[in-house]
Formats: sequence, structure tokens, C-alpha cells
Amino acid sequence: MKRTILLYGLALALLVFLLKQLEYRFFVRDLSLEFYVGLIAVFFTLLGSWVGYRLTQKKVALVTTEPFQQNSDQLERLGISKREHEVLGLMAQGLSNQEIADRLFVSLNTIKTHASNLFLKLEVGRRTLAIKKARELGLVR
Amino acid sequence: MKRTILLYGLALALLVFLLKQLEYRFFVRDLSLEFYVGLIAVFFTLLGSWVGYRLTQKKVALVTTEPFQQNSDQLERLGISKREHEVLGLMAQGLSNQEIADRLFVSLNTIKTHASNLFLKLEVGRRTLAIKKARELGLVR
DNA sequence: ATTCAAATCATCCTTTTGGGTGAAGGATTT
DNA sequence: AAATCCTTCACCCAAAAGGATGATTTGAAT
Repeated sequence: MKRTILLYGLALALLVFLLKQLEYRFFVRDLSLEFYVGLIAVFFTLLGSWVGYRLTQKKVALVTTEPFQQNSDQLERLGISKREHEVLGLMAQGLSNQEIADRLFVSLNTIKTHASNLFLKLEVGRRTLAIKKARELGLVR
Repeated sequence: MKRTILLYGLALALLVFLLKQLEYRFFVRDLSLEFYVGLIAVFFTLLGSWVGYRLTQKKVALVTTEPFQQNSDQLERLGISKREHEVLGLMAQGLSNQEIADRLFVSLNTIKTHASNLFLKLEVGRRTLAIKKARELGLVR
């Protein structure tokens, strides 16, 4: 970002310098104002859209390669505990309640309780919908 | 897109017009060239990055809503029929077998048969795993 | 010390899913 | 015509998931 601003400033300075040179060396005052405006407009339009492209590209890259930074807010908002989040993650990987129970060294009933609470907090009535919603909210994966 | 180009042209024309007016009414030739350049640069930088944002936004939307071209090969490879694929899609949206049956105007048993065949072809034993695998193979969504 | 949320487990009961098998009608291919 | 595939549906049975409720323990906050 700092590099971008720096480049921008340099480009601006360079352009002003070039125009000044033109002005004194070739009496370019005779050139129409439209010409100036057009030249600068084209230049900065290109620069501007390049910058815009750069900025959005970074955002896209973040989204696609690292879709994980917002889950905390949502987790807190929905009141999902650490353990519940853990269960939710294993659920999203396609594990059955029994497999989750074995993995976490607790009973099947415990996982069923966690699952029920998760469904309440996510406002869904089915495991598949819970997984879908959790993914959409960025809570898992 | 045409609207964008049109807006762009109008903005450029408007700016030239305004500068012309300034030039004749207030002898702005006395104002420094740097002022001109700066003004136009800021204006077109904003316009340019707005356009750039617009363009990339569309690209992003396309990417996120349409990541689809490879499923056909996998579908054929796994021998998944049209109807089965349809059921798979509704499954991935979190619908229950009963809901899928209602949606497709067939009986619950029919959907269960499709589901069982899908699990065989996808080599999974659970609905959640089928959804996960289907997603990974690009068969749905 | 009391309160409170989180985590654990249980029991009972219903619904959903999944597995296995069979079968009938339709379309396509051989 | 026969074979094959797709789609549809049925029945039976078992496993998994889900809903409701209550209880115990533990750790953190008040």
C-alpha cells in the first residue's frame, strides 16, 4: 500500500516535470487545453484503474486462499462455545456423531447435546443445513 | 459497460467545459500548471479506480457464482445420471429426502433409491460425506 | 460463598437415513 | 426381439440423527 502511494506520487511528479519541460521548450501553450486534459485524463485513468484492480485483487486473494478471519465475530454473536465450534468443525468434515464422540473421547450423548445446541444457535433443524450455514458464515473450513 | 463508457465521456466533456469557462472568466492561465494537473489527476484517479473496481467486481461475482466446467467429466466417470445429479444438488442444499421428493413430485422411496445409488457411486456411506465429495469433485454448487 | 455458563452424560421417544432386495414401465441400443 | 439403463416405487430392517428434559461437575466471574 505504501509502495502504491509512493509510485503514485512519483508518477504525478514525473508528469508535472514532463509537462513543464514541454511548456518551456516547445511553447506548448499553443496546444489546446483539451489536449492537456485528455492526456492527463487517460494517464490517470489507467493508473487509477490499475490501482483499483490491485486493491480488489488483494481482497479476492484473501477471500479465496484465506477465508478465515471473521468467524470470531460470528461465533460470539451466535454464542457458540469452543467445544461446540470444535464439534461443528468435525461435523462439517462429514463425521458421524459417534465418530466425533470417539475423536473427542466423550460419549455419544454429549455430542448429541452439542449438536442440538448448535442447531438452536444456528437456527437450523438439520445437520446438512448446519454445515451449509456454518460454511457461509465462515465458521468452518 | 456501455453506461460506464457514456458516463466517462460525459465526465470528460464536463471537465473540459468547466476548465474552459474558468480560463476565459478568471484568467486562470495564471494558476500554475501543477494545479491543473493535480485537479485532473485526482478526478480521473477516482473515476479510474471506480471503473476498475466495477470491472473487477463483475469478475469476482462471476468467479464466485460460476466455478463450473469440470463436473461433466466426473459425472460421466462416476456414471451418475441426470436425475441422480439433480437429487445430489438438492441434497447439497441441505434438503431432506422428503423435501426432495416433494420438490421433484416423486415418492420418498424413489429419492432413497437415488440416494443409495449416489452413495455407491461416490463411494461414501453418509449424506454429509456425499455432499462434501460432490463439492470437491465440482459436481454441485 | 454464590452465581452462572460450559461441558458432560442419561433416558425416552420420534424422525430420518441408510442397506438390501425386488419389481414394473419406458427408452435406447444391439 | 432381447439386453440394458434409467426411473419409479415398495417393503423390511437397522443405524443414525434429532427433540425434550433433567442432572452433575467444573471453572470463572461477581
